[in-house]
Amino acid sequence: MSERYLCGLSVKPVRRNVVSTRHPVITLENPILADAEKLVKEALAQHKALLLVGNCWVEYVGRASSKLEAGERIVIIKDDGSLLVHRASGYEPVNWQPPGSVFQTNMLEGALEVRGVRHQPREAVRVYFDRLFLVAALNLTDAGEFSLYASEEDMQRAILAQPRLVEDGFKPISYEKHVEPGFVDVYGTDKTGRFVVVEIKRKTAGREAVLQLDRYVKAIRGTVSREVRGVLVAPSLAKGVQRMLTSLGLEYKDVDPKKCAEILQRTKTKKLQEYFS
Amino acid sequence: MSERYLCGLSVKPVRRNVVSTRHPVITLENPILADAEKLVKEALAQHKALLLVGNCWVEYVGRASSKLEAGERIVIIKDDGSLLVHRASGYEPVNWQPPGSVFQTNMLEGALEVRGVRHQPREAVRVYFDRLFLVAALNLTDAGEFSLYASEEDMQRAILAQPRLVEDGFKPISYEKHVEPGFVDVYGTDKTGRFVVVEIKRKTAGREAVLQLDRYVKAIRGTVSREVRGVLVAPSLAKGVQRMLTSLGLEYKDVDPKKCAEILQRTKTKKLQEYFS
DNA sequence: GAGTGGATTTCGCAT
DNA sequence: ATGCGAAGTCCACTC
Repeated sequence: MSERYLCGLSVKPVRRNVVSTRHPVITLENPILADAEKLVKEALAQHKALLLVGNCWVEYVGRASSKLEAGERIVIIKDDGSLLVHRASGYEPVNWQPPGSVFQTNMLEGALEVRGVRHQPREAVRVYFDRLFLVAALNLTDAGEFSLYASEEDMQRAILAQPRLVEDGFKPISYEKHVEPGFVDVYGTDKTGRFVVVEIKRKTAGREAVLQLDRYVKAIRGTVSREVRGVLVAPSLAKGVQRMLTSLGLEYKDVDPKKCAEILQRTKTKKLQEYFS
Repeated sequence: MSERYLCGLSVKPVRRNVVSTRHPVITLENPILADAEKLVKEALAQHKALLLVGNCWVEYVGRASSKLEAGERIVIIKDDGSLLVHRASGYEPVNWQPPGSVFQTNMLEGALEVRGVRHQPREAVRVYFDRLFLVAALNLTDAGEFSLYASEEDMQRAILAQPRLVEDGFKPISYEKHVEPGFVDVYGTDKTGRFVVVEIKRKTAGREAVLQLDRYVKAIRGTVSREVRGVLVAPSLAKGVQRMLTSLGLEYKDVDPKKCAEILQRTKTKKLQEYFS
């Protein structure tokens, strides 16, 4: 560790945009609380992200209330005003504050308090550190695009691009059709002119998916004179769901979300609305 | 702490948490990739937690697939085999791997690859770093207990699930009943058929809770011919509030939010409206 | 091990 | 703002 960062204040401005010389990270190792607070205050003022590793306890009051006894954890405060308290184990943060929170620090007797507050709903989290192992102020540049494939929307788009995924002769009329209980994923007609309600699930479809489909079919039957079929599209069915479908007069079509993602790569990908413009 | 005996041997307890001498964090600032890999490998082998800050890109294949273009991010690998990739903004990780994943590293041409794999379901994430600003191996001690206290809505649900929390024979009619000054938390009848207005407070009830309840009771008395009682439900009363209640002809029932939380855990939790469908 | 429902869910999109 | 549904949801609990 280099000494010049110890106070976190006397840092020479760094030449930017030169990758090899950028130093977007200012760190303090095992700082005394007062030094830590300086760097934290500075980072908060500059809307930098912050990384704090140390012994802390946490109180939260808002939608619920919680108390976390002392322990060594990782705390992240991001530049959008979100806060995460992570323990050494577990995917989820044990405490957090959503984006848009406002933070301030306080030096107490033997502890550094970091408080985050947001309104709508009103909620506040207080983190108290009595020992810090690592404090880092981060100036992160991140314009990288994130793309996700094989989501439910991909399946929906694939079905619009290639309707025979549902069945031969299927012709989509609309997507996200609004009916009383909610929105029909895909709505169309079969080769004999009957209406078809398609409910899509990207993973094993359970009882709930069937009930949803059933509600849509029944709702539409009440508004049209033609026959209405219901087709559940999913990669697999939970146990007992096939029987449920049969007894309700509904159908199932096996469709793999990954295959849908491939179809979208081959056929030029469109936005949903472009299929009906 | 007393001495403990293991296999007939006397084992002196080790003094832990001697704050001034513990150094649970090993950090590298702006390391070359090879040095970073060494520390990462070491930390993974020892099941320490890891903190990596640097420029990276990410690929995920599993339940879905995703690609994240290059950018500067925070990566956490925890001792239970979970991984988080956090951008500078946002509550959620942009990429992650659930607990139980197995990690390994690879030095590629100009990049350090960290790969995490888990089975059931099979999924893998690959993070490639070409520049690291900070690497920290963490040996965190965290035995702190986390407790979540019930929200007011939890108490409301608990009362609907178990009306005798208010009193024997209490029968809820509605919740959030709209009356002139606002919404009655729970509204019902007692065993003799009188109406009961219940006002819930999650913590010590003060003057304003009583005034609120009083307004509701008076408002409803003006609209019904039956007798109307008012019951304040809370874990405790502020000073002088009992006298205030008495003088207004209102009642108090002590209810512990924690007990409500337990009830909701035992009886299957429902949404509020499901108690009246 | 799968199914079910809740979450301080978060997030995005529509009204 | 509000409301609804998806999510690589995660998580705990039940069967």
